[in-house]
This record gives sequence, structure tokens and C-alpha cells, in this order.
Amino acid sequence: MSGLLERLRGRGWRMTSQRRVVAEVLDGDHVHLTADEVHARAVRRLPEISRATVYNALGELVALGEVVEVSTDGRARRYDPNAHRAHQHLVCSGCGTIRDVHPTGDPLAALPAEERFGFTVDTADVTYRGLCPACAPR
Amino acid sequence: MSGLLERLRGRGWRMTSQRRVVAEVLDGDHVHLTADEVHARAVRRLPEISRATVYNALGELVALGEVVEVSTDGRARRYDPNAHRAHQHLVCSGCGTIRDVHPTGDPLAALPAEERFGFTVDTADVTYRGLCPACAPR
DNA sequence: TCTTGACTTGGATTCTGTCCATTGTAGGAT
DNA sequence: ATCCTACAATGGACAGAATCCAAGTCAAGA
Repeated sequence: MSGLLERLRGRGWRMTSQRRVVAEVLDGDHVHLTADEVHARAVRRLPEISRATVYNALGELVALGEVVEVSTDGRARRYDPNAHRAHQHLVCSGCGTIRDVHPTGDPLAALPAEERFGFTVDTADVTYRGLCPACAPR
Repeated sequence: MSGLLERLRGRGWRMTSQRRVVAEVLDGDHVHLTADEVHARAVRRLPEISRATVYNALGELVALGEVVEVSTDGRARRYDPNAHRAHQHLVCSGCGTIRDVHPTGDPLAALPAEERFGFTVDTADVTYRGLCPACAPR
């Protein structure tokens, strides 16, 4: 339990039943749901919640820095609530499963100044791809 | 000139005027076009070419490994023909400009065995993000 | 030249995400 | 406890990206 709701309350995020449900659905480790998946789960608890509200809430959580957007496949964006601990993602090319992983070292350090072209680089998102044990060929 | 067309011919890719135009549009360095941009440029040379054909051709080029899909922003996928030379991408958070960059070392090496969870990991895609000189604050 | 399997077409469809005017409500003020 | 009001939720319309499909066309080998 990572206390997402408590943090949000502490930051003065106006709480509504809809927002609470979205935050509850997202809370946890190795969670990488699409907006539609979040909506589907939220509907179980609050049948009338609309898709627009879910999109709004997710957008704000991202703006607050409590959730990060992940786009590993060019399809639907996924939402990762584990924003307070730096990590990268390992994706199975077969089934699409996503795992949080922790590489050694700082990926930013691998980009030398002469490869920065005057940019002020501040993040490096790494997606490792391969086959999970279940999808590996015999 | 990277010889994309020659390679495709050599691999027995059935050539049509549509496929030739798509390959010609994509060929080059620092090319990161969306499917719609490819279509727009293809139309200049071959006015009747359809969107579906462009999508088909791009999908096959990706399957052949001659082009890689890049999804840096959760919006439209982009197509990068520079697949034969390992590189990563530096994206401006302001204007969306993309540059090919070459980090030092092998990003795969940073993921220790105990962080692979039995996956057979074969690629690491790195997206560096920051602001380009034109978008940097005063 | 003929034949055939592969390719192209464009319109329909699905999926993802945004917008907006209206209605509802959380939470501070009284 | 009640009232206010700024902020939030709603849902239907809309837009963008990508896929699907049945019918027509064509590249390339025989």
C-alpha cells in the first residue's frame, strides 16, 4: 500500500467520490492500466462514473507528478502510479505484460554532452523488450 | 543514401509503384515521419495512393526489420528507417522535435540478470527528454 | 501472353482521446 | 446546520489514428 490517497489529500486535491475511486484503482505496484481499464474497474464501484471524468482525473494525477504516463506500444497510454521511485519498464513482445525494473547506474549519464545538441536533457525513459517465460519458444 | 530500396529488392520484396514511393519517402537520416506524413509526401508523387496502402507498407517494413516504430508521445507512431544502425532518440518536450543520438555503452548491459525475471531481453529503447535550444526558457 | 496470388483501394469501423455546455457538489464561510 | 460558489462530473459530439474488408488491379513467373 503506497498511500496515494493520503498524499493527494495532503496536497489539497479536492476529493470527490469519483476521484477517490480512480486513485484507489490505480494504487499499488506493477500497475500499468490504460484509461479504459481504469474506467472499467472504477465502474464496478461507481457505476455512473464517466470516461471523461477518468481522463480528467488521470491527467491531473500526471500533472501532480503522482502518476506517470507510459507508452510502450503506440497504442493506448498506460498509467503507472509508482512515480516516487525511479524505475524503467520491461515489456513482453508476445503478450504485452509490463514489469517495473531497476537498471544499474543513471541512464542519463550515458548521453555525452556532444550528443545533446544543446538540449537540457532531464529524463531518460528506457523500455526493455523481450519474451517472458510464458511466451518464450519451446 | 542508405539504399533502402536496393535492400528491399534484394530481399525479394514484391515491388509496386506504391511501395517504391513509400520506401523513397522514408529513406534517409533523421527521418521520423508519422504514417499520415508519409502518406502526404507519397501523394505528391502518386496522387491516388491510399492511406491503407501506406499503413500496409509501413507494417511490412517494420516486420522486415528495415524500419522501426517509435512512439515517443503516445500520439501517432513514427517510422524510422535508420534501423541498421543502433541509436536512441532525444525528444524536445516543447516542440516534439526528434533527433537520433548515440549513447555510450550498451543500454542492455544496465539490466542485471536478477531484474530480467526470466525474460529473454533483446532490445532497449531509450527516449531522452528535455528542451531544445529554441524551446529553452530565457 | 496468360494466370494467379499478392497488392491496392476507399469506405466503414474500431479505438483512443478531447471538448463543451449543462448539471452537480465539496468544503469553506456564515 | 445551512448557504455559496468555485470547481468537478456528465455524456454526447467530435477528432485523430489505425484497422478491416470485399472488390478490383497488377507484378512477375510459367
